[in-house]
Amino acid sequence: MKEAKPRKGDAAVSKREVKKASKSEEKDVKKKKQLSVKDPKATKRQRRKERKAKKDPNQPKRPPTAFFIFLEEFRKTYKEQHPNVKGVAAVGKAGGDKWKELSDAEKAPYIAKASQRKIDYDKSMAAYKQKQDEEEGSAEESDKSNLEINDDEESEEEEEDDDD
DNA sequence: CTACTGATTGTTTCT
DNA sequence: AGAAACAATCAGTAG
Repeated sequence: MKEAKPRKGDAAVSKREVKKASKSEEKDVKKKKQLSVKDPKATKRQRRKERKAKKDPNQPKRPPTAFFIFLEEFRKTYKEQHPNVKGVAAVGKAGGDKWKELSDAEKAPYIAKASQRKIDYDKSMAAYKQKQDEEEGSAEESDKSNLEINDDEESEEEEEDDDD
């Protein structure tokens, strides 16, 4: 699908514009505690493409949650037991099911790691934000146009695009 | 070739 | 306060 490759001539990358049709999907959410947005089969979560269009390569991605950390390990084990499995969904389901079985004590180490990961993320975010402030401040200092702030920091790889 | 899709739950962030 | 978005993964799929 990808309507346009955000590689060289990407302007806004409006590939699939997140469909916000989920607003009225969960009408009876109150009943299901965690089943709030789990039904968007029609919309799914096809909105991640925007992040590629993100012009900030330094923006730290979200730290993996306890579940994800557990999944990382679980995936490895799962693949060993099911080397034939090729879909991510299988592991996802299996992992989710197993996760529910874990007790708080067992999840504790994962949560602890997640917390640590979040701290790191916090630092990265702080640095990232700080950098933005610097750019903003510097740009503002100039009495020229305030727009043109982004120019990148270290080296914005100019993806020349492979012309095969 | 390149980006999206599926499936899981938890954190994040906006409103 | 709650809902939508997004985090990794891997092979398949579509354009």
